[in-house]
Amino acid sequence: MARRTREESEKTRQALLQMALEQYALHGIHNVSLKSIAAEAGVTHGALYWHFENRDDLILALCKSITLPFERYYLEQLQAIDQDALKALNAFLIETICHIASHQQSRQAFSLFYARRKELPLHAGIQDTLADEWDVWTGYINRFLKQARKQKQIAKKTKQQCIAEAMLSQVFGVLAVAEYMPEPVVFREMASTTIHNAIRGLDATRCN
Amino acid sequence: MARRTREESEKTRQALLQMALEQYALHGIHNVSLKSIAAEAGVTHGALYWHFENRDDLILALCKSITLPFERYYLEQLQAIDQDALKALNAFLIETICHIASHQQSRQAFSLFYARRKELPLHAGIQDTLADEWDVWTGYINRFLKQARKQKQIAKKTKQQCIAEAMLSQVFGVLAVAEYMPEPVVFREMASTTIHNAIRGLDATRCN
Amino acid sequence: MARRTREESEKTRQALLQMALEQYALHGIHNVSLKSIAAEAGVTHGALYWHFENRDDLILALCKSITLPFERYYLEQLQAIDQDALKALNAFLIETICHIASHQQSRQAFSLFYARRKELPLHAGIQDTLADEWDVWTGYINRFLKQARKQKQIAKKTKQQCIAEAMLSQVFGVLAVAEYMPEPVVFREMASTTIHNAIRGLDATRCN
Amino acid sequence: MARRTREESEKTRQALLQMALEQYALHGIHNVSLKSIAAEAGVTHGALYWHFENRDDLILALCKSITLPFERYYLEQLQAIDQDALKALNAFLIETICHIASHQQSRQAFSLFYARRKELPLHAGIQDTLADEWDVWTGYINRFLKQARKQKQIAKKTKQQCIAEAMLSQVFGVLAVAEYMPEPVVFREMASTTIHNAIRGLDATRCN
DNA sequence: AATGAATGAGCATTCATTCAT
DNA sequence: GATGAATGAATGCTCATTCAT
Repeated sequence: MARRTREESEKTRQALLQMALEQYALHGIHNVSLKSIAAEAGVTHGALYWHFENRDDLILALCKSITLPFERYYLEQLQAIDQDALKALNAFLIETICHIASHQQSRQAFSLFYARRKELPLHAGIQDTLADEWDVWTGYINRFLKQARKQKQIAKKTKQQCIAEAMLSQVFGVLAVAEYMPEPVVFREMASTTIHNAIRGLDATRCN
Repeated sequence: MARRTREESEKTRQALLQMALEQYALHGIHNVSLKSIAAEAGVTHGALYWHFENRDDLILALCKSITLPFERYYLEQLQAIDQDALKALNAFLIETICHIASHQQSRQAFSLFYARRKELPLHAGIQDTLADEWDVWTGYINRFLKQARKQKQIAKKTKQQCIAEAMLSQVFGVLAVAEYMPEPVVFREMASTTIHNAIRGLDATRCN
Repeated sequence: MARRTREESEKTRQALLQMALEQYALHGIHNVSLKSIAAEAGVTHGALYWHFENRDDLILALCKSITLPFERYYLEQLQAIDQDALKALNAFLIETICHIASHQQSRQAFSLFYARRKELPLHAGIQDTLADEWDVWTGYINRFLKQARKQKQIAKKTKQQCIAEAMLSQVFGVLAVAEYMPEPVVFREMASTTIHNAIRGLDATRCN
Repeated sequence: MARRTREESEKTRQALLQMALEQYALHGIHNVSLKSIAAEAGVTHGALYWHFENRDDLILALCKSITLPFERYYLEQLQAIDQDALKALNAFLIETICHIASHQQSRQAFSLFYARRKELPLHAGIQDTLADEWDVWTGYINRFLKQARKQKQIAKKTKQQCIAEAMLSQVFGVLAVAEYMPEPVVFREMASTTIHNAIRGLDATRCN
């Protein structure tokens, strides 16, 4: 049809990304056709191929266009780190989890890129992008742990990287469980319990 | 040509299940055709339909034929429970995790039924079977927690079911992370660290 | 299993034929598998191949084992033919129609071999058998018409064979319509009306 | 390669419908694959799925795209109805039959939708469409019968609807028989004989 | 920028048939 | 006489991708 303006074109692109995220997160990549994504976005099947080279390219674009709010809460807790590093870490993780759980787009992103991670194409760009994010996030946690060690909240011999990965895997574990129980009130409690407990576990390394 | 005796038939069935598990765990259900499963098992495509009604039925059979070794290590730690419930729980979880991580079939089962859980068909039988197992396993953990409460290792007000689910989700979280790092030596350490830490966290509830 | 007696074997054969007729008449040949026929007959799929060479052979056997009751009512009306040939023809046709419509097996035979005739395999034996029966039945009608001509009930110039075929096609037309209206009471009336009317039409050829 | 313009696309669609009708009428729905229909129409298998959702949808489209010429001859005889209703009815039916029998497309339509009616899918849309046509056609016949009653050609007590259905079933009966004898010359005579006879039968009700 | 048409490879499933036991 | 296992060809259907307009 008529040649659209640059803004309209960008709107179409965004709509496609939005619908892809929604549908993929809900039904899984293999149960959603590009045709249906385009249809939901109000354009035809072929239009999708103007914006993206192919399906992998769409997913890669999706993957790059979305950020889970780790950075935001990391920055928020940076100033608190000097008083009590473990407390700050605790707050950082819980706030991040609760944000993800209560915002639709983050939830969908988690669903697609983490709960359904194995469904993703083996496309190098996608896998690398995800791996990079993982590194950034464990980096944040490591920053807290380092300070905690300085503050003698945790034992010296603690293997930081290992702990950091374990903490992060717990974050995703809690979110995964959350997908099966929709009531968000109860959820915050559960997240708190889990993370608190893990932090308490760290804190207790002192004594041992 | 037709397999003649009952044993040969059973062998075919087992081979089909085995290959299905292997391929599905590795590439995902949607990237493996029944034809290729049958071919790997050394029979034609149609033979599969003698043994299973359809793909869902194959997956259901798979799901029922496989057990992660929770029960085994639960029974093993039952006698230790009276001395130190938390220590027994610790051993129970770590042993189970390490067993799963180091035995191919269990690893594959975990991969398919937990890491790839969202890819599974929405078939009621399959989902119910998995839900039942989850209940049994949290049941085991609850048994340890109850005893720990009696032994005053953990606070009275502790929400047991909630903790049990959190523990279990950590088990799967650790295994999920393990899938991305194949060296089993490092792995045992990481599993220990994570679970130890969680248990220590529980233990520390006393003081609060 | 154990070698059965000749009677038992014959029973199996009859059961297979019976079930094939039932299922085929109800759902059509292409919507019923040999496996399901065997299952309904209480034997396995393979047993069918002991009694019949293949599917066409089963259908041929079916076709030969079944007779619509034309001959019976033909013989019944033979003595009445000399008094009033058209009246006898009338009775012959109506009785036959009503018999078929009210006896399950005949109904099924009609359904399969006439209403679904085009679904039958192009197997020569089957088509010939059906063609032979058609000839016999028009032969019966012709016998009545010949006598009617002698009795001057119908015009001399009447093309007998042509009329005979038309009468027979009406018989099947009425039965076909009957398949869409299950109440047998109303049906007899409709059959009477149609056939009566046709006979009256013949009778009226005198006047023209 | 893709057909470009709207007209070319419409041509493809028509070709598909045409081939489907031809093949289905000749060999039956269950003996013709969508692949072969597409091949005969000069496109690939998948193109068919652009134009029709699935096989049932194709058959529905076929069913709706085709009209047996009842209406045409009904309108043609409407003016003659006031002189002699039964004569007009006679002409209406014979002309319609002969038209169907001598035009390939109508013959095929009859073959598929009436002689092979039981093979059709149980799809509601298809069955309803056919039922509606049946009602329209008996409606036409009823119109003639009503006038015939007024003109005292047939007895008052005559059950019109019942007669109308019987007449129509005779039309289809004659056409069915015609399928087994391809020479069209002989056929017109047979059709005339049958319908004439039926009309004469009606006419004779006066006397009774 | 986007549409509409078509391709072609792949998949789950069905089923008549075969045959060793 | 009958069973149980397996074959293999065919079928309807889905879908990512291509491309002329």
